[in-house]
Amino acid sequence: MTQQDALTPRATISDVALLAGVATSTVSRALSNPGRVQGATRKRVELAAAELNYLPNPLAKSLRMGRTGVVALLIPDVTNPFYFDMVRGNQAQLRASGCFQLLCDTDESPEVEMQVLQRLGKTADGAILGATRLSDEQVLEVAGSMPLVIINRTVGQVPSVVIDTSSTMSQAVEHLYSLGHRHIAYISGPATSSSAASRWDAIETAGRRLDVDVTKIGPFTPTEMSGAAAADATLNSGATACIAFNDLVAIGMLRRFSARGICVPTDISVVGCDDIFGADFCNPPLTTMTSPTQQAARIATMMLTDQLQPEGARYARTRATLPTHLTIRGSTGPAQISSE
Amino acid sequence: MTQQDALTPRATISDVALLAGVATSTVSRALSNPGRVQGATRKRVELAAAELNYLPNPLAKSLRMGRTGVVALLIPDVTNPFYFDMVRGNQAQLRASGCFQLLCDTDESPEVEMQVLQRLGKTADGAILGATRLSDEQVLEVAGSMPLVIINRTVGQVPSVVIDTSSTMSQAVEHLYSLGHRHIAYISGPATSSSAASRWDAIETAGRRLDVDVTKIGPFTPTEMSGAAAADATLNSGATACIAFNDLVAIGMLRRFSARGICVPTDISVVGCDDIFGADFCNPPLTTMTSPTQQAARIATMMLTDQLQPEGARYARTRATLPTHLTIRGSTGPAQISSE
DNA sequence: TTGAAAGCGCTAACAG
DNA sequence: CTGTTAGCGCTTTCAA
Repeated sequence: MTQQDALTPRATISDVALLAGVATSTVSRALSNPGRVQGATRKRVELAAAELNYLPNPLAKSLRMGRTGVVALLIPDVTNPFYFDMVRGNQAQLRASGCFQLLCDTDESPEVEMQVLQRLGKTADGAILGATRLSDEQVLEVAGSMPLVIINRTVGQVPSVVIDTSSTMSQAVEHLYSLGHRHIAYISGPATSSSAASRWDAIETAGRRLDVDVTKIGPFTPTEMSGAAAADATLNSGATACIAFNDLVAIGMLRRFSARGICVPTDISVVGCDDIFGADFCNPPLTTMTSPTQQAARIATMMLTDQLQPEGARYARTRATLPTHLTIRGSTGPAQISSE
Repeated sequence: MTQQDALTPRATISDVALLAGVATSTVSRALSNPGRVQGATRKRVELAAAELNYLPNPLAKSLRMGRTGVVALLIPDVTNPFYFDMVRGNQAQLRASGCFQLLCDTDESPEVEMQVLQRLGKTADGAILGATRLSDEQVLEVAGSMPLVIINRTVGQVPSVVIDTSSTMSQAVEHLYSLGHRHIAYISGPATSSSAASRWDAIETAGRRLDVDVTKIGPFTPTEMSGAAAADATLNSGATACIAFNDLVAIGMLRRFSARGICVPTDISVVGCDDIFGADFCNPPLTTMTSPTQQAARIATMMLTDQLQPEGARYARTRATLPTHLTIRGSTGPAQISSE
């Protein structure tokens, strides 16, 4: 006993067979297809298995069967609240179909993501890319070698579910407009993010339509820390309201404004994106865009498990679009109302 | 083409062998032990492998080798900010030793946790229990069949790293005492949590020493939602300050106090536990206990990878204790100072 | 330096 | 209903 108790070597199927006095194939059947073996023999096998504390080796099983029952979910940053509901949605849906969730953090890096995907190989039956940082080419390459569903991006024929933010972005502009704002700044996110681009499009279009001045500032990394720089830049731009790429920077901005003695929403209005954990209890509570990420993940998961079905039973849905909505709170408006 | 492009079947090692005109064993050597094969042959193998886009099947490899290079991290709830730094710390340390992180959410359930652990089987070389909900017996049972390190709990000889909160809990009581409080409530967490018990012990002891009245309220589930009930109960108890089992309930309490028109910290002081994401920008910012979870996870990870080493090279550290500290913010104090 | 062959633990024909 | 056998893809003796 070196440091911990010596690990008892795992019993294999042939240990069980030996103890039960049957062939390994019988053990296999008795355990996974109880109907196809006699009651008495099955009993003996079950007893032997229990006695030896037998648990099948999933590696061997998967190697043989060509299926693992595992689905991978790749997330750029599992600690980013935006992805929480994706994790949850995927998990719930997976549990429902008896699959195992393999959660992978890709550290916001395309390299790591690709690496993970390659290493995954046959370890998982398929993967869901929660917010891929890969190039279209890379996505296609991967999609050629394993079942894939991507969220918030469309590339080629790869099954995907996207959350459409553009109409809500227009709503946000209208909301700000109705409050009297005529100059709005958009705090942009990473250039690699495809959703960042479409958000800006929607804002610009809405701005033109309403004759509101819109300026794009950034790009900034989507973190709370970037908020300070973003806040200062916004002030410089002369805008009286801003829409941030995500809640993290929006919250960072709130803090910076407060530190500089600027009052939100009296002096400036702030709109975030994502409605993350914390958006409702920061000060003031953040007006933000709420995405149905949980539902998106559920649908994506269904699409994937569907691909894993035998050809016939397929659902054949390979594309879905979900709308967002605006959640109005204290960070926009004429002045914060302190009721409730 | 049914719905997506047909997946190209993965090339195996024998495909490569065939194309390169060598035996499979040579391919294996050329790829994983380049030194032990002639330059020319290696070249040919590498070319063939590249041509076929060959990637080794990790399942087969692991089955043969008996090692997977994968370490599992089990977390009761990956969306609970308290665990963020564990995930990060484990990930960083794992990457450093070339291992793959298998992140598992156990949904706060002992059943799921056990199930995951069994299913894991030989899929992972070992596991780290971030905050197990298992009974001592169950932990021991698992520890007998796979390398394990547990965080924030000690059971038998199982390697573990615990974060010691008790001295900081005393500090919290002293802090509150020095602000003039003479009646403090402790909002307790789930009965199953072993750390909850030791926190209460420390508080009670400190209370006796300083002649401060301490009452235990609860237990409450450690969520934001429980905050309302906890806040009301605290008010009823007549305490002028409270220490919450964790930040989530503390934040919930803050909201409830605000809703009831009670001013923090003027009317009542609130201390949280964990210093989660959000604790600094809630309103008012929360005084809380900060845990070195990232460091704990790193150490736990080292302990585990250490167990996986050949007998000789071991570090032989099987137990560690880390201290917490108090982070004082606006939710305690005579009155909130609005500088900075 | 390389090839042939065995085997990791399991399941799926195919006989019996 | 059950045993025998082959083989999933890989590494590793053991010979050559």
